[in-house]
Amino acid sequence: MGMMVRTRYAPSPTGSLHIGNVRSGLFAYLFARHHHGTFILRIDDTDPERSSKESLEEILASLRWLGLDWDEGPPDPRYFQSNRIDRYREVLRQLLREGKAYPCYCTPEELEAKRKQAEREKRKPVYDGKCRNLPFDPELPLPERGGERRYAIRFRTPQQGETVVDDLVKGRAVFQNSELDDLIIFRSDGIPTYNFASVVDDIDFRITHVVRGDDHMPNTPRQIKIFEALGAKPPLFAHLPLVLGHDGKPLSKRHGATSVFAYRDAGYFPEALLNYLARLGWSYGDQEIFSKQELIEKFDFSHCGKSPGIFNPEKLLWLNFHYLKERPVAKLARELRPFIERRGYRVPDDEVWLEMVVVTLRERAKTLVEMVDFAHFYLSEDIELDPKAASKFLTPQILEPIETLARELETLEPEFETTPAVVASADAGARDQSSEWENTRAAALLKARADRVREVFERVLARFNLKLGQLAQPVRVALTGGTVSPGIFEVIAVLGIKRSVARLLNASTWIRQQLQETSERAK
RNA sequence: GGUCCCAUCGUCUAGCGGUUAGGACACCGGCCUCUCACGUCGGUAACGCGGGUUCGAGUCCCGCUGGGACCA
Repeated sequence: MGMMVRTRYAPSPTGSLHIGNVRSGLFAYLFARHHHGTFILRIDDTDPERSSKESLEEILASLRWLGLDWDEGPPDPRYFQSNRIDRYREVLRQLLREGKAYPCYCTPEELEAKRKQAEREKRKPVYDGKCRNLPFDPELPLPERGGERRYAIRFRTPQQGETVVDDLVKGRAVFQNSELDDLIIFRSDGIPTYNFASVVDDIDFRITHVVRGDDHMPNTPRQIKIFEALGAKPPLFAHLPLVLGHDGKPLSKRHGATSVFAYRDAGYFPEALLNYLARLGWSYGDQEIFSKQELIEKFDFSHCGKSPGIFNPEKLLWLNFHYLKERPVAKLARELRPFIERRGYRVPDDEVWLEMVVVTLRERAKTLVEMVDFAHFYLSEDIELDPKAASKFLTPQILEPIETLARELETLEPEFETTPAVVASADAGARDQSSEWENTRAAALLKARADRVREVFERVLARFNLKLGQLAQPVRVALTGGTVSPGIFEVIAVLGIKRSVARLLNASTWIRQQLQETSERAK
């Protein structure tokens, strides 16, 4: 039996949940799950000015959407740092009494000036320890929020010896304690600093592994000293390299969509985002595709890369496409509905019909948003003929074949309008394997109808001695307005006879108008 | 400036002393084909530089260069 693993993720509710940031949470989650440990969500909301309820809600919703379920955390109030201020003050008092912390009366302005001067003189811009050896009353009032105490509390970092961090990702780093200056652990406005609150929490919640971005690395030895000062054994650390944007700078709003919600709203699947984030900075041989379960089984820190990774939207898109293609059709159709609605289309109530739409589009769209865009000619009657496509393909020569096709298609109408036998039989046959059945019922109906359309096409083709391509493209333009679409038989099968015929006749009218105009111009 | 971290195709990476340096995304080309896709087959493309150690270095050591983080 190994030790009980307890990891935590501690986002600040000061904005959206950022994908670079959530990756640390993901790794903490995977590590905990891998070891059958506990994953804790803690809200780092010590700064009331910057924290917001909306942001908290978005973060929680993002984590739920991603499926990063936590074992301990909100809504339990104990996991909000803002509710633990008394506890921090208590620990702070203890440190003051033991002489391990002291008040510092330097103002931020003074410190800033000193820092600048040190820089000018090419000295280390560290705290000079001015207040370190001043006498003080350990029972002095602590700085308070809204209060006017003009001092902060610093931690007295031991100056002798060295501190070793054996990082699970980065390996061993040795710090000379003489290089460490005294951290502020409690600000003059009564707010405990990250370095302090986080250590107290990690002790109280018995965190065994601290998993976080490597931007926290330089403060780690100082934090270890605080653990030691509090008589606690420091946890193990795993510092993950940062996620950068295409320009090699840390990912930020400047790089476009960076929040989890932005990807959700752009029609990405949580599986894809999770898979992508995991593979960015972690690997398992040549494998690219991982389910959440697989990630949990295979994750470890020894296969985490040490260097920062650049976020690559194309690869995420590819992964999303992968998950889109393998998604059960009925599920896709359900998930597509809100996106249809958001685009302002009437949401179709015929489930099977929407599934047929999805069947024809799912190898042509990489996200749900793209799918809706592509589905315009299915969802709307407002088809605009692309001028270039129309003048190229809707020619006088094709007028008669198109009108003939329209008439011939009408003969199919009776069977297109009835509830197809093929659905009924698929229905009866495989009801139990619902996902299997859901995957095939729309596809079966689509294929049956497309086959009937093909027969009609072949008759028309033979009559006019045309090749399929010569008729398919004009028909495509007539039905969709453009030159790009799913197979033309499928398009008709999905549109149905009435809508298809109407659009064919529209096209023929358009051709006749063109003819008329040219002859008028000739006069 | 100081401290710490990092360095294999454009990008994500495999590699843990002996490999034609592998895979994936992207890109380019062939095939498939009613268009577009999908699929499939193939192609371009990398060990930052310099020293060591070693019979042998992408792999170990040192330096340099270049990135990054923190101090801010």
